[in-house]
Amino acid sequence: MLTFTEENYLKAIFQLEEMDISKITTNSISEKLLTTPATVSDMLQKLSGKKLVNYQKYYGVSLTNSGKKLAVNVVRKHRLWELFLFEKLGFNWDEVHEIAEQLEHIQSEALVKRLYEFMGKPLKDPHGDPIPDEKGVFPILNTVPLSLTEIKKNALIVGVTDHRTDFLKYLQKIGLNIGIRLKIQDVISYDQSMELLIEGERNSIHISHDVAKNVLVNLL
Amino acid sequence: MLTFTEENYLKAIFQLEEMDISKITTNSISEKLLTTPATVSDMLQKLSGKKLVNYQKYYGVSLTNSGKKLAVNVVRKHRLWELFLFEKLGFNWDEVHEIAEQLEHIQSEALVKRLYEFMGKPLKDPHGDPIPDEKGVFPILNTVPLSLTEIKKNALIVGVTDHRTDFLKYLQKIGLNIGIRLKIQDVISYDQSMELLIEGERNSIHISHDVAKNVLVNLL
DNA sequence: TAAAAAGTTTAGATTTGTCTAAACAATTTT
DNA sequence: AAAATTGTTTAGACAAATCTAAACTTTTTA
Repeated sequence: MLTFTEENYLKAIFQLEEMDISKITTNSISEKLLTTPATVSDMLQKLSGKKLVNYQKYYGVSLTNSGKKLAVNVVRKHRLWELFLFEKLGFNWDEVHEIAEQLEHIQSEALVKRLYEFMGKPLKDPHGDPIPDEKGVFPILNTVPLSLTEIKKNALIVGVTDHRTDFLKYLQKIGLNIGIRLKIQDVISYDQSMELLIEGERNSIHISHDVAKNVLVNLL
Repeated sequence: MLTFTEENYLKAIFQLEEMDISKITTNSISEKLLTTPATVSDMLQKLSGKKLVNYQKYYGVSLTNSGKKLAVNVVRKHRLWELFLFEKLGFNWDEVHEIAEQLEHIQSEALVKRLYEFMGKPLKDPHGDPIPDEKGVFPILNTVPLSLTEIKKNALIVGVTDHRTDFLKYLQKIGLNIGIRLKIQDVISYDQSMELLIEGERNSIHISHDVAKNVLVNLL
């Protein structure tokens, strides 16, 4: 049985691994978890002792198979709870993350199983992130960053890759919610910013490349 | 902000106070929380320092107003979650307690508010225990222990005062679930055991006084 | 390639919650 | 009311998670 903190470290390492970073460093983990590098060093040695991570002093860290299994389970619970909060309790897009950070640590196989069924074995959470199944397999959602779409194409917003409240609030403000259909009207070659026309709207909106990179769409 | 452990101490003291025990002792708390008297002594001094309990060395403990408010909130969350697990996720009567022990510590005013509304502002949990409202006020449910009912009367089972799995499993086995109507056919004066006829059944069942004391009914 | 900078680990503390063993206080028994 | 028992507290220790400061390693720069 792991402590909350250990689970959080495994999750953080998993998420850093997911971002295709060549080397996961002590510093990057400490930044993510808002702690000091010294604390991370200690913890990595502890997790290494439990065979949950492969760790070589000064040379970064990676999850072992059993570490990954545990990390995926935490991610699964997090996303399931986020969806529950959003869909059943009516929370906003940007409010669910913080509460799910607590709920993800509740220990009960039976609870996760029943919650998964209660939510109808869902494929993705309110941010469009895939929810793994009982076996830890992630569904494949054919998503593309909005920044990689071409002019004149139509797209459906299905998710984001930045989950921070500020960003989500901004998207909401300019009308880029999940489920919205839009047409790419123009891509400014100078700064790769984009002109978008939201379906049913008169006026197009303008977003920076940074924003476009963090919005996921399905091409229509 | 309290730790899980501090919340558990406040809840335990609240529950002991509810049982009309004249003096709440270090030992009684240590038994309830499966810890040692020494640990309880330490914690009582800490809680006393935070003005959550009134504590006199060697002379027992009681909750202050602010301690009581916090304890009631934990109880409220526990019972709300139990009801959610039972009613929405389909857990059994006897499975919900353990999971709710974890869920009761999730910190989010907004979550409790929405859960309360999602469950339809309920008055009682799956064991028939009253759920306090937002202000901490407990609804009055006119319940009586089955042991105090008289021969020939009809009663509706609405709750229990012993929440242990063994007891709940036994009740289930003999058919005494919440919602069941029954008639008291006889009370054996020798040991105060009871003969009950469950509505719709042919044969009466026999229960001990100890069991009858822990079953709550409404008289019909 | 040597010096400087950046990154990481170790050492030594601190807090929280727990324990056992010893000391102490209150209650019960004889 | 003195002795025995029961109940409670204190003292000292430990594990977990954290910190700061110092030491050490690796990488970058000049």
